[in-house]
Amino acid sequence: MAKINDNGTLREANCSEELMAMRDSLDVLGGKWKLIILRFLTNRTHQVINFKKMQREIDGISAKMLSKELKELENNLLVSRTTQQTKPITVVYAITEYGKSVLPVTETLVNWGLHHREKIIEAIKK
Amino acid sequence: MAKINDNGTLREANCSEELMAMRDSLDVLGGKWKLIILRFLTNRTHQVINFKKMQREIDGISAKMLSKELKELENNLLVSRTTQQTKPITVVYAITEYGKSVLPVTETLVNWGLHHREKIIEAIKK
DNA sequence: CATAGTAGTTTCTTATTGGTAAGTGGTAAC
DNA sequence: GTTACCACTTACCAATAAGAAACTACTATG
Repeated sequence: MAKINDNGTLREANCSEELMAMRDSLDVLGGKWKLIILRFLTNRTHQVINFKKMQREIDGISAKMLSKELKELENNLLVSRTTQQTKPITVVYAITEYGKSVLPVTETLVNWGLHHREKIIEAIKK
Repeated sequence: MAKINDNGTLREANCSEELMAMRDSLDVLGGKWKLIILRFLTNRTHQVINFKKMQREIDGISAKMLSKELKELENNLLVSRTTQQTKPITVVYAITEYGKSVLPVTETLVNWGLHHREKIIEAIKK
């Protein structure tokens, strides 16, 4: 009882494409910190965020990881990096317009996480 | 220019909760295969899916990984496992009702992946 | 001239992930 | 009685991810 697409092909024929698209997403956004960093920067678009500030406010991240993840996000045009010639040199990180396109992903993950926590608490009560 | 919540607290005060919720999600759904498996099973709710079928149709997954990931998904009540006393024993895997709550997550990831691929192709053309 | 702050990098080490390949135990066909 | 299929499991190994701590280089303050 396979569903049929508009063009007459079986829906299954497209499933691998869906899975491939998801793998593409996970290649770029996967790992322990990338989505956390993107969400953090999305929440702070109205603030000036530099390296130390992120390291202090994202719980548990090390300088090495932050540096590495920011580089990769920058390479994928999701985050911008701007060096400012201030007295002690500062570097401002911000989410790009393209980076904002990831918002629906972090949004669903935040919602699911909250939902899941409730489910767990409920399960413990019983 | 921090935004103010209904209760008068700064929006930032809630950000770490958001990040924690996301971490909860990533703990349960993170890794190379879990979301792929959930998406696969969501796409095949109308079919009977057993172990070998999944291994054949999810490109690149090994028996070890599939076994391990299915166990973890089962422990989190996202996937059901039903042994059938057929001639050669078969085991049917299916997504649970709770597992279906992950659909918005995989949906946004599929969409973003397709979007991203277009962006990459566009970038290469130029 | 010691301390502290910015922005990382480097080194070393451990933990986790993931892959290959072989093995187990059962049924059934040829 | 050998091959094949199902559903895994186990052992072994390599690669990657991740963390801790120290270090570089520069500026500024006391």
